[in-house]
Amino acid sequence: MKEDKRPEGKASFITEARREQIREAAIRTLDEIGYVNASLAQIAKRAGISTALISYHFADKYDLMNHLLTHLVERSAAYILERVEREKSSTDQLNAYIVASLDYQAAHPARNAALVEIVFNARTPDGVPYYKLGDDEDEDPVQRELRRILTEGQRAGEFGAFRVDVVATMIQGAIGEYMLIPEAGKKTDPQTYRDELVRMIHRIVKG
Amino acid sequence: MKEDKRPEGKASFITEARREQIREAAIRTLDEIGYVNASLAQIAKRAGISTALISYHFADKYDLMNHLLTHLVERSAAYILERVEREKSSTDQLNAYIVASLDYQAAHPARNAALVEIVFNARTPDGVPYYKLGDDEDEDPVQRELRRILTEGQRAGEFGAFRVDVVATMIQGAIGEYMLIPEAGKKTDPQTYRDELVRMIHRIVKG
DNA sequence: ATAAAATTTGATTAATCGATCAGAAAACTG
DNA sequence: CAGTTTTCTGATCGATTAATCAAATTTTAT
Repeated sequence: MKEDKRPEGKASFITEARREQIREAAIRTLDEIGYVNASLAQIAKRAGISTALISYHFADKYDLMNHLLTHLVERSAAYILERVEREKSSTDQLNAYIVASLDYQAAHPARNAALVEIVFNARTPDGVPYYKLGDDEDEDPVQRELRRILTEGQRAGEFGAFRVDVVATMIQGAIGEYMLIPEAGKKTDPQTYRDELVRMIHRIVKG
Repeated sequence: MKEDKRPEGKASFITEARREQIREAAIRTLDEIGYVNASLAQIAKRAGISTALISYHFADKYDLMNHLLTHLVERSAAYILERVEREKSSTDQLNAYIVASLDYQAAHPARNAALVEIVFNARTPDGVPYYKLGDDEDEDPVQRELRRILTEGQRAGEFGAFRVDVVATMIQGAIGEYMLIPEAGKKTDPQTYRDELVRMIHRIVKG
């Protein structure tokens, strides 16, 4: 399962800094010209380095994109989970989950665009697209946390009766859908959408 | 605004048949290997024709993808709108909208995959990705119909108070999210998801 | 300071891309 | 039937792709 060029031992200081630089350049590239046009040359140009240097630090393009995807997912997950952990009741945790998810993507639009580009464009070596990849294997921790909140809320009597997986999918969809709408076409400002979405979700989980 | 090679006059019988064949091959190609790998050569191979023939019938790759996207959206919209029109009350129309949307994509998974591939990969000549394109211009008629149902339901007193655009986005997200989940990873069968989603949406729009 | 190791580049590779063109083949017209 | 137009192919174009390699440079270790 080697995906880095140096699986054994920790990366040197220089290597880690360079990798970070390449990641940032890749994010900017994906955001600006999309996955289809995001060649190594374009990424290298934005990083101000040669294309061969990318090949030196990453096995191949798939390795780079895979690495970046993992990195982006982890950062997003860490932010959301940290905000959820602060709350005690299931109701407050659910609110925190929704608000934190919307906040993170609003605060980092380029990261978000890069994430979308990778998920909907990249494929495993077997040709399976990431977005069709079941979360069964490594199990998306964020999605899992949402289901945990809902289940726990029902057990504690805070929430009413509903199918947890269905409602979890709905919430995830409502969050993801807003994130895809471009700034320009947004009929509702983020603040209003956030508040109203929370209100509507509560109509579902309560009662 | 010429995007076809023969803007004036109707296409001949042969040309129309060939175009349909190329569309079908493109759908299969996008579904099987994704937009990134969907070269004209790959599409031509699946259609059993030469790559030059595609160039003969479509101005360029962008023209082909744009044409296919429009075609797919129109077919899907026609199906959904027809099902909605059969119903009288806003409640029944909303149900029909949700069920028809889920049904269509379940019945045509390849078309759906192709649609997703184009929307999330293709960009206008200006470099703007389709998924970031506001629906303000040509205004997605399906999305518009959903908002109309909700607004009308409120006016008629069938539905309670909520922000139409927010709830419309939620519903669209809940539908789209399920459509992206691969068959394998589905914890809930389509029938159950359909019924439960309708139930949950009613908790929102009623009271 | 010097040798060794790690990092970086420019040049080059073969493969594939979308697109074009001349001409063959097929369909249509009178 | 002959002549014209439409349809189609095979060959080929220049551009771009990801990746490799030897050599140059920088960093690290001694």
